[in-house]
Amino acid sequence: MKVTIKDIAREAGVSVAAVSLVLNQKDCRIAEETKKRIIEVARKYNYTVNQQARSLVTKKSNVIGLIIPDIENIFFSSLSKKIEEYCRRKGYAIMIVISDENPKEDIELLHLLVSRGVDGILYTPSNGNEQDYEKIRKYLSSLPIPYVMVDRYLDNIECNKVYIDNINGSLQAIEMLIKNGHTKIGCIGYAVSKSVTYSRVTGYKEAMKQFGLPVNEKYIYDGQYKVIGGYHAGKEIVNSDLTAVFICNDMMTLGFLKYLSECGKKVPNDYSIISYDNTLHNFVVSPKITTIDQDLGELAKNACQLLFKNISNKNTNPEVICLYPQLLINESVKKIN
Amino acid sequence: MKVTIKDIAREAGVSVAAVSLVLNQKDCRIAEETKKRIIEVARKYNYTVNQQARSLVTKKSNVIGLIIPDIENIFFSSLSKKIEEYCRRKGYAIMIVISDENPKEDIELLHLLVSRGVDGILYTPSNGNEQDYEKIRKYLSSLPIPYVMVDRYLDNIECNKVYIDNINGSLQAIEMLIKNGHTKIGCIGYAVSKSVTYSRVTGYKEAMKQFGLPVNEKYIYDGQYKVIGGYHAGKEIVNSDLTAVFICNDMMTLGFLKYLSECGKKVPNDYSIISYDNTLHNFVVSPKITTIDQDLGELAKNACQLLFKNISNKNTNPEVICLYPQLLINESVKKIN
DNA sequence: TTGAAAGCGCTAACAA
DNA sequence: TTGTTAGCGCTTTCAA
Repeated sequence: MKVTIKDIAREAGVSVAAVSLVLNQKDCRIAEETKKRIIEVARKYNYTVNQQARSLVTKKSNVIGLIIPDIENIFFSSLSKKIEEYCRRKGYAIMIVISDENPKEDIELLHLLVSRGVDGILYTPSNGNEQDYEKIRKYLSSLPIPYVMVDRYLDNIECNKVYIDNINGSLQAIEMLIKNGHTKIGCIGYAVSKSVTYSRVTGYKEAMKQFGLPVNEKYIYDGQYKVIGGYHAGKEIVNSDLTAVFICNDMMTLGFLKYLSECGKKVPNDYSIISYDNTLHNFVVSPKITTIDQDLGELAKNACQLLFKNISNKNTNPEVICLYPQLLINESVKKIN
Repeated sequence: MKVTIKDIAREAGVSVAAVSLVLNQKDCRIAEETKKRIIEVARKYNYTVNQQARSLVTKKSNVIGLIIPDIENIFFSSLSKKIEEYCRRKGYAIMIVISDENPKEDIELLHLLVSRGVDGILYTPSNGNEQDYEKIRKYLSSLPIPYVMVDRYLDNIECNKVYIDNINGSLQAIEMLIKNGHTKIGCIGYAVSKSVTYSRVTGYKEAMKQFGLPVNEKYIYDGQYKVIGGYHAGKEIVNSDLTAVFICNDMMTLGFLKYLSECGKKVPNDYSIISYDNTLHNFVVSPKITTIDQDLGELAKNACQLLFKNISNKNTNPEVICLYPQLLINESVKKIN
């Protein structure tokens, strides 16, 4: 049986109020001696506060909810870790739920978290269609607690958003390749990405245009964000006249590298590449891949701070925070001509 | 402002008791009409039960705590996903905390979860030394709620444990290699593993002995469970007379394969290998690696079931459930002689 | 069929 | 300096 404040009070011969004050460090008005006695008894019985009871009166649970589409994806597991870390340091626990990229689940999960009494929600929407999104928007509009969209976000809804600019990342990558003399630059991306307007592929196209290079659809390969997709794209690329490839995530880069190594081609000698996500150091020994790095710590921190701000001050206006990724120069781009 | 049962009651012109009964489907005694009215009002105001208040009276939060050492590790993120899935289906939410392999944190996290009112805890202990473990044991012995150790466990403590037998996995791997004519079998492992007695390296040694083969320490390489470690081990192995290598996790296998490919060696032609964890399909296209597969779904399910059992019946005796991994035969082992 | 009321463990305002 | 008490939102028992 868990021991309560009442038990402590009885044992120490004081009132529950005194115990509460002491154990919450609001002991300014309690005699040093009483205080000691209370603390001693509490320790003796291994007392732990019942947060639920506390929340009931303080209207704060100090728990924040986290909705993640795919925890097996290293991007999200790293992000979750940073979020958990940051929150815990600030006295918040996190409740994680996983939507499995199923937008139908999103609403249920939001509901679940609200009913669990979380103080706020960090929400990465699942990929879905406009119909799904419309339902989610509707639900969100009457959410009784603050929330922040993290990394991904829905359009046409005014709310707190924190994300990293993909367009900008692509731009930096293409710029780097062009600076190194490349003009025949391909792209391995993800065709069916829903938020296509903001996708990395879009950034590739825009960048090409911006630098006055033609955008040739046949040089845009759909790698489905998977290893095998990069591998297959490799097959086509070795038969093209491309000198450089911008690969929109690390998994596809792995596949691409695999294919190249099988036909004896080398990076950067035969192909210059730039990848995206900077998780490859976990998997690839060499060559070190030039890549777009996203600072997940910053993403997590900004999202949490924004949420905390909204929790402590209910009437703040929605904010949109856009972070910029960074080009990490390594050895996978060769200067030509 | 969140709407409460009281608001609903007032609006519907009934008592809070009636509302509670109806919304909890215990409406056997409530007139059909009243019931309808209540439900309608509840829906209109988007009512969500306050779990905390409910928990206070029912003594059940329907939340279970999960202590994970490293969520960025694909093993644990997959496991967490399975656990979350299973729990949610059973009406439990999960609160995840991350110990970051710091055993000093373990106790604090246990404490945190208890104070948050979780009904039980799934706990994977951090790697540490005996001194750390002793403190944890002491703390656990007075934990007021049930818990289950998952995947890893502490010795010398009688408690619920669910894990997958590493020794057995190693045995299966070595047996397979021997069956295919190999006798010069090396091992890339993790030397400083704390629970060394139960480690995969130990299994390797035992298996070798069991099959009457010599255990030569110089054929046991410390790869630190990292890609780079496997890569370095590769350097030494190509100068040895080994024909087969048992590699104790997938990261090291990646490194080993990388090194081999750099010096033009092939699997399984030059070396037969068996890996451990079966996550490589995410990263390697070919050859398909023969590997020891661990059924994380089963691990999760068994752990959850055991915990639930202990939650609903406080006086069950501690149980130890040992699952067996499975050899997944692919293309990385060649028959010789 | 319904309502009143107690009480879960805690905090905080007020009283002593 | 300390204690009494109301009440957070809910469930549940008992009475009507």
